[in-house]
Amino acid sequence: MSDQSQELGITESKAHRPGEWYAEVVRKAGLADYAPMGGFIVTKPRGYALWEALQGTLDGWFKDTGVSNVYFPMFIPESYLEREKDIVEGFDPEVAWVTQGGHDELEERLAVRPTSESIIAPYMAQWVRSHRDLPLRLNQWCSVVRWEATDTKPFFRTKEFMWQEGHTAHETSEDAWAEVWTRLGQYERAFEELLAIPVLRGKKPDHDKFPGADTTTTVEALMPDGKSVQGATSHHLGQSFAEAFDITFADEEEVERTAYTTSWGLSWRALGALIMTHSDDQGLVLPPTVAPTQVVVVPIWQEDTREAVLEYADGIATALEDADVRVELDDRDERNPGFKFNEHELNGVPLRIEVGPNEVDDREVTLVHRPDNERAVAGRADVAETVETHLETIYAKLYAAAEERLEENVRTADSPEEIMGTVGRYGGYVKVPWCGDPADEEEIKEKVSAEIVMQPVVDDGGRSAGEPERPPEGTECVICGEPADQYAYFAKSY
RNA sequence: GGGACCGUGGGUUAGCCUGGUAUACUUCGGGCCUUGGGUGCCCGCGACCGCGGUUCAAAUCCGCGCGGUCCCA
Repeated sequence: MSDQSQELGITESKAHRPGEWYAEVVRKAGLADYAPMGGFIVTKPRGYALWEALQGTLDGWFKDTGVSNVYFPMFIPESYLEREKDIVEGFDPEVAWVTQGGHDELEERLAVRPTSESIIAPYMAQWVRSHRDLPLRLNQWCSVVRWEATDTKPFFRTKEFMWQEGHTAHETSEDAWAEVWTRLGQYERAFEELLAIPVLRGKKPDHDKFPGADTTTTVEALMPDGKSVQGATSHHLGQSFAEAFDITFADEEEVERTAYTTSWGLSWRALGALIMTHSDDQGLVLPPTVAPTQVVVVPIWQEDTREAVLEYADGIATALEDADVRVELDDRDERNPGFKFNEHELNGVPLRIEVGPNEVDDREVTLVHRPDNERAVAGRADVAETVETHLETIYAKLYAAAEERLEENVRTADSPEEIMGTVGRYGGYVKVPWCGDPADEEEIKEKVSAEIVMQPVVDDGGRSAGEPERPPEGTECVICGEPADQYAYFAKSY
């Protein structure tokens, strides 16, 4: 019995071997396979369904806030890529090139897009003539390729990954700021309301900005192994791209002015964070919001009760379907209930309904929560409302656990040694007053792999860069002792 | 970027040291059985990561690739 569970289920420990555990969950829960080329994965139906859930929601929010979808080619001519120098420098080591078409060498090689600013911006320049054309908000759902020679981790680190990239142009820097914060807010909401993952929002330190950006803002999520994941980013690009690609417009006084642009993106790395955050040694755990199957109904029958139980179970499944619950009736004949329980737990179905002769007799259902195996019995009559309530409870449990872990893992330190010691011992974030000198970060980075992943912003919700969270007057930088006017969050990072 | 480990049917694995017909479980397909936490039985399909070398003979030894995992930066 235990031998079988080792073969079919998860055999690795999340706590002790998180890397192997993660790979096993992804494969055994049927989310993805490795592709024949290193660094690529094949996303299977249930993995892709997660992406579609996230995509569908975000896409709706984007459209509600003035964004239109477009599609640009996956290839970018080298001459285009070269027009913004920071992009060239930033991505040069990771660009994949097409040099041949059919049997013929190309006259100009084509980059497989690592990001699309350099092909979208020139068109934005054509499409923007006057202030009446602004703001211009475009988005595309696509994949990009970054040829990093790093270890593959499905959804977390792959050479090709799915994402959306939004690109906008505005009359003023203030308008661009409003855009940046709107999108960051939507990402934050996606993590918190869809993926049940609380995040920290803030800015990236200067050296870690997107190439060519004025400011990169980020939402960061804490993984159970103590490392931080950059969940999504939203960049204020200032005028660098507008200047490089000539995005100008005539203002109300017919004066030619240069636009301000933004870009913002969220990749399927968010799915990696989702899988890693909630899942356990039994397998995948998903919040009901994104679970492809929210409820599984498992009938349990004996020879003489078979017909009655199956009919009862079918009625429940139909009632739930009618209430728009994503429900599956697992009436497979050749598997016993225990097998099914284990399988659906492995696959991360949030709620299980067990119905046998007892439930039929009493006109009841037995409900079991995936995250903690909590059981409840409820009446059959209002099963749809009952299920809704339980799904909400399950979401709340997942969010609460993740929130508690985040709150417990933001610590402070009074010296460089303490930063390193705390990150080393506990992982998580260490929040310290900082003077802003990058050399200070280097000192920490050289000794432990922790870096500044985020600097908190007191969000004014509006049209400015926002005010950084400030330490009290007279506070000293924890690393070098100079006056500190900002905070830095150190963490190990994915 | 540096180091360590690993690669055998779809999954897990024995065999490798000491070269000679490749082991078992599981999944899957078919049949029987029939269900409150991975039931049991019968039959079947299915594999040595790639290339080169050594050898009468390579899953096994050697080299180089490719791929994966972990640790450190």
